[in-house]
Amino acid sequence: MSHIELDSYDWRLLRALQTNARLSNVALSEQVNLSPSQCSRRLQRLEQNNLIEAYFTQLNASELGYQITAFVSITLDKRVKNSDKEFKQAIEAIPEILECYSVSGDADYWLRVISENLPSLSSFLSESLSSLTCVRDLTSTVVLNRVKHAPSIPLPN
Amino acid sequence: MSHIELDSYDWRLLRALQTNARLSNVALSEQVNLSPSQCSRRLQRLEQNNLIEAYFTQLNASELGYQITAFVSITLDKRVKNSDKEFKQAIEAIPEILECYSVSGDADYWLRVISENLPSLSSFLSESLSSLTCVRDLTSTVVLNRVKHAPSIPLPN
DNA sequence: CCTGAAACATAATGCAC
DNA sequence: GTGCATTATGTTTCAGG
Repeated sequence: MSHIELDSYDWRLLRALQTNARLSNVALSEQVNLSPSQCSRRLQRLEQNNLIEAYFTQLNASELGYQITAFVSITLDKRVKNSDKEFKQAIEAIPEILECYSVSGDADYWLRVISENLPSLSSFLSESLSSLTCVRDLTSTVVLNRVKHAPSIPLPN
Repeated sequence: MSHIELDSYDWRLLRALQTNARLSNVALSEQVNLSPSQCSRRLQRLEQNNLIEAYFTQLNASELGYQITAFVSITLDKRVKNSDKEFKQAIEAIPEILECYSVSGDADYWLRVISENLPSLSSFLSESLSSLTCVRDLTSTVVLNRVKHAPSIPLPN
């Protein structure tokens, strides 16, 4: 993971791409004040140096039928053999679980899940999560409203 | 927000774009089995119908100096006038706060924040968050490891 | 609704500086 | 490193099924 020197042009490129991953080199060149060919070359360099993890499309979940987002904190039953391994395998296989983190504190894992509505969330929690033998305890927190969503990490100028 | 009929080609387009927002129409046409021109037209239709919220680039946070991700749950002091408004304004202005949700349960808000390291997280929590007069209580949970991150919502075939 | 071809736009790269 | 010119790719419109 070779660290490379980034200059002001690189920051501007990254900043522009954070908010719109589909910008063309021509569009980038206008925002960044470089020629399109330089944008192309610098972007290649940034990708090769692993500064860019992915280009994602964020879909409109509620238009697609998922009205509910919830966070779920999970405590595993440490008496169950290989509970971590079993849990991780289960997590990977469940598409409604969008994110999963192992965390410090009372719980072992935090999940972000989506569901169609509250009844479906309720049955998802009991049928897909509580039912796992490795899960000892589970607390869900329903999202009422998204106040901020900045997929952009702060960058220098 | 007019609901439109989506067919199998649309699902495939959305599925492909979820994991790579920069796919060209030619590349999409290969994954979807349509001509490039149809991919272009359908994608325009999907965008116009608000099924796509954003194309964003996920940067490598740790390469860029942010080693720590934490979740912070916040309870506001309801005795403070306009505490919600004051809080939301503060949130918007702090770049280390990447996401903020109002939630059900004990806390009022949940945040996802990034920080350079644990000392900087510590001072961020006390100086930028606890210091807000509207904040009554705050609990932070540090992410130890990202187990799953699927920015992809499940789609039909 | 679709494909395919033509006209147009953009991307990638060699080269001169 | 950069811009410019060139060639390779990609996009979009339109005629036709």
